[in-house]
Amino acid sequence: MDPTRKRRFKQQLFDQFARLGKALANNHRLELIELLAQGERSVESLAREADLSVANASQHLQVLHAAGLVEQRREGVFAYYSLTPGAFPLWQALRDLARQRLAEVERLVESTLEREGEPVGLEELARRLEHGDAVLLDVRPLREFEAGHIPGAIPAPVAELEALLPSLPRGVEVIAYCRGPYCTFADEAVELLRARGFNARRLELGLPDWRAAGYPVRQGVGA
Amino acid sequence: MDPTRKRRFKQQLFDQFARLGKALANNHRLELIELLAQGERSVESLAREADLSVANASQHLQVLHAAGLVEQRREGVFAYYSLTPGAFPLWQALRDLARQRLAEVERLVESTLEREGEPVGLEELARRLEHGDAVLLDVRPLREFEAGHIPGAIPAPVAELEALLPSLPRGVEVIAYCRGPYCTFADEAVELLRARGFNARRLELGLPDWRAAGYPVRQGVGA
DNA sequence: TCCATATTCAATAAATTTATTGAGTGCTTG
DNA sequence: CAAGCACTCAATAAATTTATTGAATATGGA
Repeated sequence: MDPTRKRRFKQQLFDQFARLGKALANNHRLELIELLAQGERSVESLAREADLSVANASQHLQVLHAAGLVEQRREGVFAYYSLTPGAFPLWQALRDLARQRLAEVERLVESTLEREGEPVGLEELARRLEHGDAVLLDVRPLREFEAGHIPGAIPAPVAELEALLPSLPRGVEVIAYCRGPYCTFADEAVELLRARGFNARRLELGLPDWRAAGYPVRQGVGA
Repeated sequence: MDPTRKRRFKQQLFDQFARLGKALANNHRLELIELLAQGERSVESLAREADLSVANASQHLQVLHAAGLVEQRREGVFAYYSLTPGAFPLWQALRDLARQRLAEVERLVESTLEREGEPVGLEELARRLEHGDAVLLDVRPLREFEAGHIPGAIPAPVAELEALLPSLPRGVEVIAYCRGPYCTFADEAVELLRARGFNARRLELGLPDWRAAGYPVRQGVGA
């Protein structure tokens, strides 16, 4: 094969790969991906949670769209964005390699969050659910619970968790999960639960990880 | 948790993730990763193959190093770089998602390479090797064969393949593999082999993919 | 029809990334 | 110890990315 032609091919090919890489090269876009991994959301809602102006969020979403990482659905005046199939595993790989290779990640987590004890792994949770010897709380905002949750989980947004405590059984361990390994909802929930005398731990990972591992996910309202 | 504190945590956390993302945001760096996936190499050698100046290659390697994707070993006057554990799966995920979501990738491959027939998958290759009903050629440069190859493969750099043809058996299918799904060495080998009357196909993926799938890899010289 | 709202677009300035250039460092060899 | 080599460093200009701003578009309801 003609070397010039071969070089041009590689150049163009890796330009394409870099298109995708460039989409991952910004903290705000990665945060949007993490939010979208929980289910589709409107621009304004994403902007508010990621602390961006609406115009800026819209631009970042367009970059993600051009890279094939998100898709858009329009409903009336709203634009709902969601992750494309396959986008989550890439984000997961990046997130996990960052934890493994960049010591600063671990340092940040340890210095900011006061996590105590070992978290529950996906496999262990699956076993516990089968045995029925644990109560599972989904402590994400209700909208995300409705978009997809672990079967058997109780919707319990952290803000409303307090009101829910009296209805929880005291004999078994309470397990709380949220968006992912760096989401603090579950940590806050565990802190509150322990303060009230519950035996509580957080799930190590989040709902998207549960789904990606091949475990079942249920949609809709109610526990 | 104090919302300001929480936001700062997320900001810093996603800044770290973006550190890694930014390292993937450049075509030349991705090409360096692909080359390093075949085994360690010196700066000068990488620069030559990726068509970069030595200084520029060195800078890109430092960016990859800062992101934890590569590590360095010094030997005399040479600096040998290699991928860190876990770096390849991330590159693999990005590469595969790009193929899946960016139509331009497929278009480029089809318009540039004249691939005919279906390639051999990893599983099929493993089966064929067990049965012994195929000849396997590693058509990468010898240095890469020595750094790691599929057990039973014959070293056969494309440039020297012609001289090797007479010694190949004619009854069985010949399978050629190289660096990865977009590496053209195997395509060139298959083209030559078919022109000479051999029954030949390429492996769909490359050696790093074989290794990452958990199959054994052998180091050193000789078949 | 008019208005409010959600989103996108376009223009701009600031910040960051990139390739190039030439000098600097350190090791090995004659 | 001088020279050659592999690599890194530092400075620079060009290119790209980013956030902000205000205007434009489009939809649904008053």
